[in-house]
This record gives sequence, structure tokens and C-alpha cells, in this order.
Amino acid sequence: MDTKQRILDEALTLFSEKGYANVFVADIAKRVGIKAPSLYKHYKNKQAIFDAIIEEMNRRFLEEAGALQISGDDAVADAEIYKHISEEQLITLGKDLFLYFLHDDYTRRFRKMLTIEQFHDKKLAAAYMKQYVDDPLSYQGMLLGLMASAGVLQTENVEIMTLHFYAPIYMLLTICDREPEREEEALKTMEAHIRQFNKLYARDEKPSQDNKKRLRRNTK
Amino acid sequence: MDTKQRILDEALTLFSEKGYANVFVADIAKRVGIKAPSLYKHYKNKQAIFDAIIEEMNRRFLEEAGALQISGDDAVADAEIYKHISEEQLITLGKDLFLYFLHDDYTRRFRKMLTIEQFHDKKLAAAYMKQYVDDPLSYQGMLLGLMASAGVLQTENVEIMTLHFYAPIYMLLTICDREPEREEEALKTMEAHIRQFNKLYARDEKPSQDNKKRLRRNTK
DNA sequence: GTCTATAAGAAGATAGAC
DNA sequence: GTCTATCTTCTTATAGAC
Repeated sequence: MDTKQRILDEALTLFSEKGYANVFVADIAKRVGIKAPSLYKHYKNKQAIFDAIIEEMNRRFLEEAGALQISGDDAVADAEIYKHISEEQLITLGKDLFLYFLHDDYTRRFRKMLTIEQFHDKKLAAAYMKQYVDDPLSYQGMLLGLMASAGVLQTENVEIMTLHFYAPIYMLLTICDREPEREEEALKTMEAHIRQFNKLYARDEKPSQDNKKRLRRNTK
Repeated sequence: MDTKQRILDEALTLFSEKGYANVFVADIAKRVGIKAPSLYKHYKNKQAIFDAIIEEMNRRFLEEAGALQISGDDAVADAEIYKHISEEQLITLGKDLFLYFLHDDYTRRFRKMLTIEQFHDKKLAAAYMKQYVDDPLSYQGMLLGLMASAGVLQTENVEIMTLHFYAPIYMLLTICDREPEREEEALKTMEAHIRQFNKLYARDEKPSQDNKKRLRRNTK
């Protein structure tokens, strides 16, 4: 990796651990293996390093969203798959999302940095919201919506069902960001959560009154 | 309010908006209406102000927990109440908790400050977790557990049911902390969430297979 | 591109008058 | 307890040699 990129990488690590103001240009330089003044040959000043990190983050987030959208479109095309999704697959879906968010090195450091810096700049708060709240809700809402259409899940309100699926995952994620030693416990809770979610929303063999209503409506 | 307390108050406001490192002693002094050097007659240094805030926070949190514990004990004594709790009361319970967390001036500023500073100090992360994750889960777990015992709600796993109740509230809270203009939307979502929660967990008139099992177990 | 030396300025903290 | 003046330290950033 070239020096210019290594500066971003080390700066991101430090910013995500201590916050922008508590990281000195000399700290970044030291980790890169150069002296502070050398760093100014690569970036105009400290703020420019931060800005470059945010730019890279936005680029990566966009790429990711694009990738999700594509598999999203595939999902629509292959809606058949979702008619027969099993509880185990639903658990895998949740766990994969969770572990990706938790362990992907970039996404983890970006998230921590955004968490620390969010109140300094409205744009950073917005970026956090989009990446960890609105986009996941929208993407998973689409998946769960497909399952509902396919009759695997049943609900009168896909939005709330999606909230019930994702909010516990989000909460467990913020727990692990703060106390990584609780990860194992969190994964177990996550699995229990999804099993329960599946039980609550899966189509009953014996439909209750509400379910009957819904089934009648669906057959129109 | 005396100067010593006003310093804490103004410092908390600033720390919660900009973070410790971005607030200068002169900023705090200015808001109090004195000059920076005068401030050193009240506190040894900047860190001492921060420490005093954390101390006050811990004191208030303990008081609160004590108060909750007392009403908790009352709740156990008056478990009868929870046998006949209505959906509207459940919504009120959730909304009240949410609006208290969101609007109580101290709790809001403490939470924002903890959010910003949590990665600087493990103790702050722990304080956040206790106040906004573990304690609410434990307190609400007790309430919902009572309702389950009373037969108003039914579940095989009170812990996960509590997660399903609280995680959406927690998520909506973090949304409103970052984007206060979404509060109205969040309150509507919250109400829909609790209605759905109630539908999912309320005892059916016609129990499903699982419910029959549970009812048999309960009559032992 | 990297270094040493150093300027420039910001922020925390103290001294001492009132 | 509050002020003005000032010290000290730390940090960013630049100058200029190699």
C-alpha cells in the first residue's frame, strides 16, 4: 500500500479509537513510520486527512449499496427462493449481516468514528443513519416483504415486521461495539431472537382469526 | 443556582454537543458569565469538571434505579394490575419511557456525552450500557414477566420478548438523538410497534399448539 | 519524499491585584 | 471570587537541507 493510503488507514484507526481532536498529526505519522512534516507532502493538513477518509467511506458505502441493490434485484427475479426459506436460513441471514457489520475492519472503524464524531457535523450523523438504520431497514424490508408476498411470513405491516427483525440486531451490534467480550452472548441472543421472530410471523398451520382475515384478503 | 453548579451545567451542555476535547475552559466560563481563570477557584482543572459531571450522573442514575426498583417492588406486590393491562396502557408505558429518555434534559445531555466519549474510557461505555441497555431490559423484563405470569402475554422466553419490546424503542431513541426532526415519525412508529407487539404476544382467544403446551405447563 | 529545526498559535493553568 | 496579565505546554504547520 502506498504512503498516501497508509496515512488514511492509520488515521482511520486512530480517529475511530480516540476521536479526531485527540489524535495528533505526529501520532498518525509515527504509525506510518514517518515524521509529522513528511505527512504534509501527502495531505494539505489534518482536516484534509479526515475529509479523505469520509470521502472513501462514502465511496465504499455507495459500492456496497449498489451491490446490495443488485442482489436485491436478483432477489426479486428469484422470488421463488423466498417461498421456501427455512428458519435456519433466516438465522444465517441475520448472523451474516451481524458478523459482517461487526467484523469487517473498515465498516467497524468507520462506524466507531461516526459514532464519536456524529454530533460535530450533521452530515456525519446523516451518514450513520443511512448506513446503519435506513438502508438496512429498506433492504431487509424488501426481503421480508418478498417473503410476506410469497406467503412464508404474514403481517399487516411489513415496516413494523422489519423493525422487529432489525432493531434487535442493531441493538446487539451497538452492544458489541462497546463491549466486544459480549459477542458470543450476543450471537446466542440473536439466534433466539430470529427463532422467536420466525415463530411469531411464520404462517400458522392453524390460522388465528387475524390470519384468516389476511388469507381472505390475499386470495382476492 | 450557585456558580459551582452552573459550571457543571454549562459544561455538560457543551460536552454533550461538541465532546470534551472540543470544549475550551474559556467556552464554559463565558457561558457561566465569568472569565476562564475564575473557574479554577471552583475546580482544580478541566478534567475535574468532567469528573464531577460523571459523578453527578452516576448519582442521578442510581437514584433513578432506586426509584424504579421501588416501583418495581410495588409492581410485584400489585401484580394484579398487570392482569388487566390494556393495549393502550402498554402504548402509554412505551411512550412515557421513550419521551422521558428523549426529553429529560439531564438524561439527554448525559446520553449524548456518553455516546461521544464512550470509546475514550471503558467505564463510560459501561455506564452507557447499564443505563440504556441492561437496566431497561431488566426492568421491563420484570414488568413483561409479570404480565406473562398473569397470563396477559404469552411466551416461552421472556428475555427475547423483552428484547422485542425494547430494541425498537432503543433504536428509535438513537434515531431521535441524531435527527430530532424525526421525533413525530418515531412516535407513530413506536405506537404501531407496540400495537403489533401486543398482537403478537397477547394471549389468543383460540390458543395455538404452542400456547396449549404453555397453558398446560402453567396449570401444573 | 523524508528529514531537522522552528515558527505560529491555541489552550490550559497560574500569579497576584482588587 | 473575579479580574488582567502572563507563563507553559502542546500541536499544527512551514522552511529549507538532503
